[in-house]
Amino acid sequence: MSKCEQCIIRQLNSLQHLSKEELIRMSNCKTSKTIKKGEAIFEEGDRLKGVFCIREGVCKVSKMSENGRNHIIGLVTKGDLLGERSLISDETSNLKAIALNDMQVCFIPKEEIMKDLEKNPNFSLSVLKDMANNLKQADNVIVDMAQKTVKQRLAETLLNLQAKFGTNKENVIDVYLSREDIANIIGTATESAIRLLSDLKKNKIIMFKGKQISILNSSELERISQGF
Amino acid sequence: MSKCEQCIIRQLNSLQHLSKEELIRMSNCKTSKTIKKGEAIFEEGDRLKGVFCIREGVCKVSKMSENGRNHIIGLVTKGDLLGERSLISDETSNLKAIALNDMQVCFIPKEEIMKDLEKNPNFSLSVLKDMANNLKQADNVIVDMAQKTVKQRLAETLLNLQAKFGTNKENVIDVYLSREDIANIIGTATESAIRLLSDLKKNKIIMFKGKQISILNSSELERISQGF
DNA sequence: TTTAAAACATGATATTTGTCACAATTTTAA
DNA sequence: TTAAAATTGTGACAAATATCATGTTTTAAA
Repeated sequence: MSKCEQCIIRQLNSLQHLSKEELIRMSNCKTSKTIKKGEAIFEEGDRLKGVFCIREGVCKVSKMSENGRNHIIGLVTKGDLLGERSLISDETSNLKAIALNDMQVCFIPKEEIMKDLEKNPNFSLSVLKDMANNLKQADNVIVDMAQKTVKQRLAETLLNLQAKFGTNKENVIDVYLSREDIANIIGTATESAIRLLSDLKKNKIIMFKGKQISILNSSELERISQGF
Repeated sequence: MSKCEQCIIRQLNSLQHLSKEELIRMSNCKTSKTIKKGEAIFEEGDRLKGVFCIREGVCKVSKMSENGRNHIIGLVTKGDLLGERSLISDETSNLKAIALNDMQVCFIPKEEIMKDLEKNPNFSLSVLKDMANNLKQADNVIVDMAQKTVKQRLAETLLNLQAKFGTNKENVIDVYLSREDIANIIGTATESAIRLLSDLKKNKIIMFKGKQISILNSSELERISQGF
């Protein structure tokens, strides 16, 4: 099993602020897991016993609405931590995490993380900063959901996906989502998402073949997301 | 000027975890401010030099959308802290705070708070828990905004207002908001909010005279918010 | 490879919501 | 106190979006 103190993934998140000794201790109590495409890392209502550090793959983090539809709150990928919040607030998870492709994750037990949070102010301040940023981000999403049209949100989501996941050499956005998943990110009916994607294609603003989506005209997409 | 170590407001937020010495130090560097109805505590883009502890009054915390409309993210009232997030992430504020009535707030300089965050793990863990809760709450709002109809959101907002502010002896919800503010909380046009409020009144689910709103049938309101 | 299931797509239609116009009422300030 | 401004309220209509029905294509499993 690989060692935390040598792991490069750690450089991508708050764990980079841990000392060498703390990392060695962590390495000794962590476990590695493989999660297959479609499987859950955890479900709504689960009591998490630790946090997950994503080494490989992507998962969708979602929540059931009172209307019985699923809403995707975020996509979590290499280098991200998953589950800190339920751990810190000491409640069962309000979210569900499903792998979009095969994943490699490390599991770090709760006690280990909590010990570090209490003993290492650099670490806890980093987690705090992270949460402050997430909260700011969440505010933006709330305003977008409340004020933007479905078309605007779709345009913005496509830009966000490209910014987060980048593109391959054929200019295809490096994450494959079903139309339903896209609809569940922007909060609309699958049919509406499909229709609007087709519109964008017809107007040569994007191109797609199945789940492979490319942005052809990002400045126009930007304009659309701002309501023009 | 009153002393932090004797202040009962502090018991309502994370400041309760500070030691007596920390509170005395804080008391010596804090300043008290009066903010009149309609005035801003801070604006979007301001660089905050500290946090505000609300002693009296209510303010709305809002953000401009790209569409040019204002969206109210939250209402902040007695006992709440305001501004910790911008402080922690060390960025200019993404939010604006406007007093809904005359307010009394204490201002605690940034250096003081940051010192306590680094030195007192109990305090920083409490702030962390607070943020984790806010983030969970934000997730719920995102899903509501994305999936619920305007009518559902209005019903839920009325219930939330009553839960947060309570009622006076005449059963009137103890916060006065304009129709426009209500519309800006649920993310709809003012006219739509007015129409739906009138509907609820016609069906004897609520009652109102101007800004004084009473809930007559909260179980029905609950049903509506859940989509029936 | 064949077949069933899932995902994608599109049309028709109903519902929700926004926009504009304007009137009535309330609040604010001179 | 009175005039101006802001807020509240309502109707008519347009635009956005959801829903339902149905067909096609793609994917996965036997």
